[in-house]
Amino acid sequence: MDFVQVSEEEGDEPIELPAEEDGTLLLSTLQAQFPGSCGLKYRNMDTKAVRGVRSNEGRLFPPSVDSGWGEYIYFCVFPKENKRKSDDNLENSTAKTKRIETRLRCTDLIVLGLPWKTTEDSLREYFESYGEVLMAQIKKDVKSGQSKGFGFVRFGSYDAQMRVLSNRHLIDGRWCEVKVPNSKGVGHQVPCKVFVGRCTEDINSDDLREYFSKFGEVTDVFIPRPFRAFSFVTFFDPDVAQSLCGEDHIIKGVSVHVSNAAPKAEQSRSHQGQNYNYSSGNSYGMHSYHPQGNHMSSHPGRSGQHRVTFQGGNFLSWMSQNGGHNANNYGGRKGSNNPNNPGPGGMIKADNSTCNDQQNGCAPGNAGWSNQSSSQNSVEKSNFL
DNA sequence: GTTGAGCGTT
Repeated sequence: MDFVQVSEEEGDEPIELPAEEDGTLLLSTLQAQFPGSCGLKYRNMDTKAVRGVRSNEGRLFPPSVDSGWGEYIYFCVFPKENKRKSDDNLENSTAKTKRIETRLRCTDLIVLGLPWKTTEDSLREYFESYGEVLMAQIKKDVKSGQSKGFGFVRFGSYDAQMRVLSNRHLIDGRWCEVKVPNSKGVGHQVPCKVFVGRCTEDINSDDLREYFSKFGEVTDVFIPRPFRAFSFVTFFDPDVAQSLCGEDHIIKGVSVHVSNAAPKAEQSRSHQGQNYNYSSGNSYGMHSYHPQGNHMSSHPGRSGQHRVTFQGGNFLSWMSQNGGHNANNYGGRKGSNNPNNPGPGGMIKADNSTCNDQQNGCAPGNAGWSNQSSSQNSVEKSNFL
């Protein structure tokens, strides 16, 4: 029996699927392993192009009559996300949805508040410091060609997309918002912040910054005052933050515990009645957030001393308002020489300006970019007591 | 030639 090597995406580890006696591969065989898939493609070594596999009446045909499926590793084709919605049976669309969630595909992102002068080239140039830009477009008035002040951008990697959503953007001299289209949320889709428990009083923010910088760029450190035995460290890269969660680390001889900077209420009782869906109605964020985790309550010893409760408000506003204490305290961002890129971190402005002009503006209408300073963060006060 | 919350002629 002939086997066909298939992976979900190019580069993934393949699974061997049995072909039929006539050399074809049944679509049902494929879909048994890759729910929601509708076809196969492969990389043609000669042309370097991706080739589609012929598909007809539930069967997939090998590229060559002589050598059959050959030594290629095939990867799956999935339906376009918004196609054939009504035709999809429930099973299929569920599988598809699940796949989108787990595969974390990039989506177009809307860029709001662009200067009128920004062009598609300068937009692309700005975002290329985050990663490969597959598309950058400015919406313009058809007649005049004048920019409407917003556009769309799409990245080649989810990592880049996450970083873009987690940061603020000074584009051509104006602060812009980047969001998942039609989502109401502010950019914070993925937490870059971790909770550091079991801190002692002599561990200061410099200690934390210095220690955690070896894992990745630290954009913010926050230690609640008065002392409450925990702190928050924010990384530029959410993956770095997530990779540390659940770990114990020794700082100045003290074993501290790193966990998700998630509200306590989410992790213990009372799962109903409160909405922590800060991912703005799309599937992003939950991937790295691990809401089912119980990191807070896993802290051994000294029970109750640093228990965090989160009453009232939602995680979104909490993220917004905690995302940038010491916002003026971040350094340059790795991999970026773009002077327009202010670096990560601050969702809270360091001064008291409220306007959105080109000198000191913040994105218009973005309530998340409050002017609270770290020393008087009302959310901290009201929710971390 | 002006403007500043929004959501894309595919």
